[in-house]
Amino acid sequence: MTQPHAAFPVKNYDLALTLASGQAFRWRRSAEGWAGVIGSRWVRLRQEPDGIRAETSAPEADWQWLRHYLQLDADLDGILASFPDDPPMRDSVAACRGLRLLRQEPWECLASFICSSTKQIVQIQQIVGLLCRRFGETLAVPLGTEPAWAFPTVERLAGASEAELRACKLGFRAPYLSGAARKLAAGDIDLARLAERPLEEARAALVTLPGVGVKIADCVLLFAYGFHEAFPMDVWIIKALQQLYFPKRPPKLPRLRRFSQTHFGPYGGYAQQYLFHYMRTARKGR
DNA sequence: GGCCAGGCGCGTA
DNA sequence: TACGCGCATGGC
Repeated sequence: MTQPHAAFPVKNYDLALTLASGQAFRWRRSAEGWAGVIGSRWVRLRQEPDGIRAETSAPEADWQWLRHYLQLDADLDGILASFPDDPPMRDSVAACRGLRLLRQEPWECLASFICSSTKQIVQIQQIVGLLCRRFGETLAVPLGTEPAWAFPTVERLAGASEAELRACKLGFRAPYLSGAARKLAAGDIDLARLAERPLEEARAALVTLPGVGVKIADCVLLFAYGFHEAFPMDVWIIKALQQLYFPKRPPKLPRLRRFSQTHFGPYGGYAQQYLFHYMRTARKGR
């Protein structure tokens, strides 16, 4: 039956951990659950003992879009079993039970991470929120809930001036986001077709965009396209690898890259998210 | 007040 | 290929 709510039985899925782990930036916690936007839909999610309950602003006949976003059919046990069996990885998995990777829309993910460089996660959330409020389409929400906006389209941001973007606190990232949106609007890259290409080709295409280096490209490859071997190397993961795997003589970046590519296996990106979150929370930057 | 934040682009060696 | 630096802005 078509309803504006549904229940999804799922085990070992920590919604709060997943939505607040710095892979997506539009989820807000409230007493009623987690409110956010997926595509052009307002959604509220709530953790329940046997799974996840979802609420939308209008009846839904087919919930596949949400199952896909949350990756409810992912084989987490199999993924965890593929991780290397070493103390840092075991500690990370133990500290982040139920952490999952989402499958985001590529443009929103790309634009969000262009905004992310040398920003803390709370500030990225603020910037993305301002962009949506200023340039996004207003969405229908249930009575009594906060207003919500879709993520701005490529065309809308391509048409925005640098000053308008700076007003959303982008700082020096404003010309990057503007330039990337304009190249995409001009058809330089077809984001919808990158998933069909090998990882290296997709990455090479992404880094031709202004403000997109290997790290941001890898975030998009991992969080939006599901290239699970992509391993974003940010300041936290560098710190994690140096302290957890090479405490006596921390290697520099080139060697850490080679290590990360060979050590963590086919789901290295998944392992990276566990190490990232473990480093940021359980260890509190030690 | 100084340090740092899910980096990138560019100049230099 | 591998550094070092400047770049806005705000949390702690």
